[in-house]
Amino acid sequence: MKIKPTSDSAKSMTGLILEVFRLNGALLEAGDSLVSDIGLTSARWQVLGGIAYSDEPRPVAWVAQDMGLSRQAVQRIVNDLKKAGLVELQPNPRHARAKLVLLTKEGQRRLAQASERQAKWVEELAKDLDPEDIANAASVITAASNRLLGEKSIRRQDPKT
Amino acid sequence: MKIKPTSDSAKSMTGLILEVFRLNGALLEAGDSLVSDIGLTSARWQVLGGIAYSDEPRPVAWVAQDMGLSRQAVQRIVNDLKKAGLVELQPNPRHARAKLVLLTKEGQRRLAQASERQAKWVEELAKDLDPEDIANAASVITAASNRLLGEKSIRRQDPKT
DNA sequence: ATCAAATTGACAGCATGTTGTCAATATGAT
DNA sequence: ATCATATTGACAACATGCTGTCAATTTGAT
Repeated sequence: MKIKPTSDSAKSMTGLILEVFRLNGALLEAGDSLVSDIGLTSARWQVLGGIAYSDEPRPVAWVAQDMGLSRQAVQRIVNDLKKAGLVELQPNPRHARAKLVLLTKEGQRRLAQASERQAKWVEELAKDLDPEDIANAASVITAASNRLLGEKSIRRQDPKT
Repeated sequence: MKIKPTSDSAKSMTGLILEVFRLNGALLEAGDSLVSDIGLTSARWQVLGGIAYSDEPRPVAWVAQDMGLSRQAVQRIVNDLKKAGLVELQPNPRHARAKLVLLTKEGQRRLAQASERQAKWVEELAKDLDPEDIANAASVITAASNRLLGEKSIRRQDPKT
């Protein structure tokens, strides 16, 4: 078989990709264990955060849009969160179906707990690493993401089109 | 609320984490579209690669171990691949149940196609990026992963313990 | 005011990964 | 040789995400 020449950039990039997969997995796992005893999972935590993100209560579809997740994915999680009493629905004067989602007291409490813990966790994770290096790494990764996502329309709702 | 001081490292790290999530998603999506018309998905492609990785055919459990995925996840994919005719099972002289998995001709063909395409793809993705920068980014990410994974035993099989 | 198009939640089906349980099979200590 | 333990695949339940379809509701152009 003929040897295919591979550029240095490509070789480095292949390594980077593998490391990104690895870190992604590690982060999800860490996130889960970080909040599991608060009765949360990474996904629920994320959605809870997405809901709390805006001052005004919004419909599920809007939250999803902002979070870059599909409408239905968020919908399901919200349903779960509602069952768990961390979230409640408010009538929407503008739209009969699209009720407004907001955190319950309990939801706020849990999210605050998670956030606090997360802050300490990141602090620990970043300890002794050079902020410059970290920022540079983020730049490279952003560049790669943009290259991948840039070409296609950044659609995230129903692909009904 | 009292403002919590946050170190520069932690701030950078938070940004990096978000970018890693973003790139991870972009990579999966790119991977899927890269091989979809070959009749593969990212997951199947990965497993196919894991099987081809060793010279000797191995049982599913071993492949899973090597890939850092759970035994059952790989098992299910392998079952699918078998149905699709990309993989076949060979009797294992050492173990009656743990049959050996190997690629069929067709499986090899598809994998080769995917690999070739992937090489070009990475080349394009890395184009104009400094290999040094990429390598540095990978280092930072590796450091973070190690910090997260390092503490716990790197177990990946049944947690029956 | 009317009617086509967009938005939205409900429901359902699929892909992927995890975990737990079970039975068959090896392995290893005695 | 025997028996506890580990490995392994099958099966099932669950979490998470995606997509498609449908009906209710809004919106907007006319």
